[in-house]
Amino acid sequence: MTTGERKAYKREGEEVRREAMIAAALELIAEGGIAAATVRAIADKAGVTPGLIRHYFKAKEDLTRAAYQALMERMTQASALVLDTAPEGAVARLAAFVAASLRPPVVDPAAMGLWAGFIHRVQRDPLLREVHRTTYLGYRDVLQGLIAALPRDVDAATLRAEAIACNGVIDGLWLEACALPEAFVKDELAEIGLRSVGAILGVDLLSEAGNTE
Amino acid sequence: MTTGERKAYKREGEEVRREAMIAAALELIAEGGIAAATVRAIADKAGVTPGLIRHYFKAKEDLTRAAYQALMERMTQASALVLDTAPEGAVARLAAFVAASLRPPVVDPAAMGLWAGFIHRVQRDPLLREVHRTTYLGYRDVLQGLIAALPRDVDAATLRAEAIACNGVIDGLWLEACALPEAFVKDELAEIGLRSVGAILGVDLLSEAGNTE
DNA sequence: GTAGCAATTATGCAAGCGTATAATTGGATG
DNA sequence: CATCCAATTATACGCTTGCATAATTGCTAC
Repeated sequence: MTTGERKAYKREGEEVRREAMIAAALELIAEGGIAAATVRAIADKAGVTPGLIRHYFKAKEDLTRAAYQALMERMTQASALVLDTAPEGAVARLAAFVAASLRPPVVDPAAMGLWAGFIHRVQRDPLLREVHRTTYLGYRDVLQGLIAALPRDVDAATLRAEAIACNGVIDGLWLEACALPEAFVKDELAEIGLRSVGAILGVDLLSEAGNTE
Repeated sequence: MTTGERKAYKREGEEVRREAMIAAALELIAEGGIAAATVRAIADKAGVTPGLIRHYFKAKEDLTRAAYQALMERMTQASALVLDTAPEGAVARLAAFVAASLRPPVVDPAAMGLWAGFIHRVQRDPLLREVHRTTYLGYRDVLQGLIAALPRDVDAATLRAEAIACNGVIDGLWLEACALPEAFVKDELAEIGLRSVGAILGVDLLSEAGNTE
C-alpha cells in the first residue's frame, strides 16, 4: 500500500508555518548543533516538505536570522517575567531578578548551546549583530532600572558602571551554571550571585531573598 | 607548463604536521566558523593534501578534539603569563591578573568566536567535556590562590564562593567585551572588573593597579 | 647508489547539502 | 459544484563533504 502517493496536507496561515519552522530550527540546533539544522531536517520536524521553507524564507540564512531573533526574545522575556510576580520593594525586586537569572529555567544548558551556536554569525552578520546589541542593552536597562530604584544616592556614571558590572556577574555565573552544572550544588550560584551583586552595590540582597521560589 | 605534475613536498616529523593542522583548523574556525573548517580547507592552509590529515588523525573528530585542547591551553597560558612579570604584593598581583583578563590580547572577539564554536561539542563529547572541566577549574584555582594570598581572614567555604564569584565577574565581563567591544570605552571594563572584584572581596584593587600596562 | 619503507599525494565515491523549478491540491468564492 | 489561485509537494541539479584506497616519492640505511 501507499505506493507513490502524494503527501496529504492542510493549508495553514503564514504565521503558523513560520513559527513552526523557527521552532523546529531551534530544537534541532539545541539537539545537534548548527550543523544539524539542515533544510530537510527542519522541514521534517516542522511537518512540511523542504520546498515550503523556501516559500516562506527567501534563503536559509533568512530563517536563521528569524530563529536567532526568536531565541533572544524568548530568553529576555523569561527573565523579565519574574518582575510581574515579584514582591514590592526595590531591594526585593532586584534580588528576585538576580536569583531568577541564575536558576532554571533561565539556567539551561540547551539554551546556552543554542546561544553559542549563533555567536559566530552574530559577529559577522550586521543584522544579527543589531539584534544582539538591542537585546543586550535592553536587558541591561531593566537591570539598571532596578538598581536605580534602590534607596541610595549615586550619579549617572556610577549607575551605568554598576549596571555593567552586575550584568557581567550575572552573565558569567549564568555561563558557568549552564556549562558545568554538576560543579555546583543547587542554588549555590544564585546565592553567590546575590552576594556579589549586593557587594558591588553595597546592599544586602541575601536576607531579602532567602526563600524566593 | 606544469601540466599534471605531482606536488613536490618535504617530509616532516609527526609533531610538526599535527601542529600545523591544528593551527590551520583553529584559524579557519575563527575566520569562518566551524563550518569553514573542512578537511580540504584545513589541508590547504596547512600546506598539505587532505589525505595526510587522515594519516595523522583517524577521523576529523580527532583533529577537532586536539584543536580544542590546544585552544584551551593557549587561552589559560595567556592569562597566567601575566603573573610571571607581575609586581610583588598579593593585592597588586590579583589586580594585575584581573586587569589582564579584561584587556587585549585576552579580550579578543576571534578567541570568543572560536570558544563558542566548540561549546556544543563540549556539551556532548565526554572527552571534550573533561578538557573543559580541567581547564576551568585550573583557572579558578589560580584565581583562588591569588585571593587566598590577600591579607584577610576567611574560611575555606567562603574562599571557594569568592573565587567562583570573581571568576564569574571576569568571565561575564570578558564575554561582553568580546561580544560588543564598541559598547565600551577603552579600559572601561578592566576598571569595572577591578572595582567589582574588589567590592566582592572587600579590598581596594583600583588604586593598586592604576597604571598596569 | 640503490633498496625499501614511511610519508605524502592523487583519485574516486557515496551521501548530504542548499536551491531552483515544475507539478499538484486544498479550500474559499461565486 | 465548477473555478481558480495560493499553499504545498515533488523532483532534479550542481556542489561539497568526509572518507577510503591506490599510486608515488622523499629520505635513510646499508
